[in-house]
Amino acid sequence: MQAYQPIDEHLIEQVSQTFKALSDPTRIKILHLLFQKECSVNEIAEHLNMNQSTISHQLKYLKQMHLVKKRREKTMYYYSPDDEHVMILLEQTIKHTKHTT
Amino acid sequence: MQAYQPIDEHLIEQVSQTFKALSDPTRIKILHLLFQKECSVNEIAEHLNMNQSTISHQLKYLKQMHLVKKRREKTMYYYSPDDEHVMILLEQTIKHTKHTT
DNA sequence: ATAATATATGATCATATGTTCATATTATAA
DNA sequence: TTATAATATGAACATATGATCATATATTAT
Repeated sequence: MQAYQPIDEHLIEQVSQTFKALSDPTRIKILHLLFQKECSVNEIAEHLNMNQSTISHQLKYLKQMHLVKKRREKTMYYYSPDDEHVMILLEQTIKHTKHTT
Repeated sequence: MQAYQPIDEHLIEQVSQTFKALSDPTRIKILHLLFQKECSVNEIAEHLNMNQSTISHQLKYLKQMHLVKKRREKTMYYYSPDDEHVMILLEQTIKHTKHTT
């Protein structure tokens, strides 16, 4: 008889949410871009060649997850990463995947 | 004018698939359990108090992603982790989340 | 051979997710 | 104050996802 670590449902839920945030190609592209350079919404949309609306929706999602933050400058909002651990997780995985396949 | 790293669609797709595998509570529980101990399908189902069918489906998913492997013993299949990097990613994030919130 | 046990699989269904369109909001510039 | 620019938002839609049910498959024991 072995004692397993009991499952903390709330913890598992949080962990899954973190990974879910990183499970979409658009969000990965956004985060990876912001990792390189703070960007406005339009800059992101142009760089990724995607709808401004799509980017806004995903930024809202990332903001609610506290993965990005924004600052205003004139009429623009500049977004940047706001969770170091998650960014490390992402960049680490990109690097590892690149050197594996 | 800054030169950004060009986006490798295929790479991003692979990375997102890895995170997607880790974005579901049931799969996290399965992997976390297998991290502690090699288990048969029924052992997993009983431990997690879930349907055998549900577990089988998720194990198939994880197997196709090369995140778990199985070995036969009599009528049973024993599953265990098969991707060290992904397991490190998971355990690291569980640990970090635990100590953060 | 047959029954029992363990696992796999296909279909179905409800819900979640991501994108787009149209439009609202907000701040600056003229 | 009005026009413009940048961003946010809500509704709608198509697709993806995860669980369940019923049943198939495969191996062992009798």
